[in-house]
Amino acid sequence: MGATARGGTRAAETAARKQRLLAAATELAAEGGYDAVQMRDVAARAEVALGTLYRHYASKDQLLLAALSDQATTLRERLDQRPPRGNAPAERVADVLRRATRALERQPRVTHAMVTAMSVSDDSAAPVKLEINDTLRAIIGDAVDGAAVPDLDDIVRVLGSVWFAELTFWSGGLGDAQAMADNLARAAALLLPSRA
Amino acid sequence: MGATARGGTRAAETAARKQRLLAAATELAAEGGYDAVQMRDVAARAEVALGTLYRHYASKDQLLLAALSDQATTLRERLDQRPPRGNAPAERVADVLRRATRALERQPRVTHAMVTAMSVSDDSAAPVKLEINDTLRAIIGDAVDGAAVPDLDDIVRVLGSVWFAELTFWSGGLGDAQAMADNLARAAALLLPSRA
DNA sequence: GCCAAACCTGCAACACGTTCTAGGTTCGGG
DNA sequence: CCCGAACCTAGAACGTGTTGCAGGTTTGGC
Repeated sequence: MGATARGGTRAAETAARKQRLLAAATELAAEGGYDAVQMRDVAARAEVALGTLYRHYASKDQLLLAALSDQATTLRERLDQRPPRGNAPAERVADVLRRATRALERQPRVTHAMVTAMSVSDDSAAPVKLEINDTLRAIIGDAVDGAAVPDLDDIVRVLGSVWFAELTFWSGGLGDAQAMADNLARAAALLLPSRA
Repeated sequence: MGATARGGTRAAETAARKQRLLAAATELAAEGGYDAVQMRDVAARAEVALGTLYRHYASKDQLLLAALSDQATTLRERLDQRPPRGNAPAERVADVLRRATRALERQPRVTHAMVTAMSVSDDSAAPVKLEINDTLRAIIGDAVDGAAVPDLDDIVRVLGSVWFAELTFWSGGLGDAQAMADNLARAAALLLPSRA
């Protein structure tokens, strides 16, 4: 019996197991990035059999994407609570991207693991990826808020692409966090009005 | 002895072997995408020992990136020969991106394999990746040509990011080629003057 | 109560990237 | 002519993601 999984009902135990699996994956990622997240280790740390891990998450990448999806939602909630600074849309978006990026920099190995999982091309992971994408775009959308800009959707989409590309480059070892932040800010300035 | 490698000098044979390795990788990619490029098969098809493959290319991803680098250079040369249509910079860039994208769509599995390799986070692959990036940006830069636009570098960088992100999404199964082309065209329209 | 379905465990087995070993051949410099 | 360096081959071996198997336990419907 899992010593930790003492929720009353069976269903609650199952949910707790999934939580522990996500936590274990995140911990291992924090310690050594993508490669350190080894399925046998995740299962062991969560005190769960390997087969059970695979019953809940179809692959290593889907496990990491589930963790990322959680984190993205949390990030969005936290950002929503403290509205972005700045009057002009460009400033607000730059502020949000800066804060989000700082949060990611704080855990570079975790970010590395999750960005890697995000870049993997696995068709069966498409739904989770779409969900993550929506969350990230929503974060940007919240910052722009009702700015009176035509083509708003296109702009948000472009900013999302730039964010994704910069994260990929950064976690792939091309360029440092500073460059990433600068490029993001410049992209926002380019696309959005700088004056309220 | 390799039946195919009949260049006179030893050095020429070695170069021929590298060529065959790249060709074999590309062929296998064309047949089944990233997963079908298996190192044992690449070596066998190029009539080369597995160890030799690894002597020349440090990993599967670096092999694919070398092939991609070749292709990108070829693509740039071909695009340079037929200058883009359109008077306004936005039109010309959209035209170039459309043509480049069509070339990639024609070999979706190859593109899939190479985009996957490009997204892999392997620090030792950074140099090749940078080179590829430069080539892609140069392709865009050629199309903009001397357009009188401030922030030209930033714009080209953003367009490169959007291109990369769209390719990643497409080859990851999120969205079709049409959506990719549309998004690219809209990004170009957003960032560049639409009138000469 | 009883059964099928759902879920768990522990463990063996497989596939493919990567590394290593033990030799062979070719080339350029003394 | 001979040596060491560079390069090649065939093949074994290892690590890690993934799958499969042979049981056990829990749950929900009858």
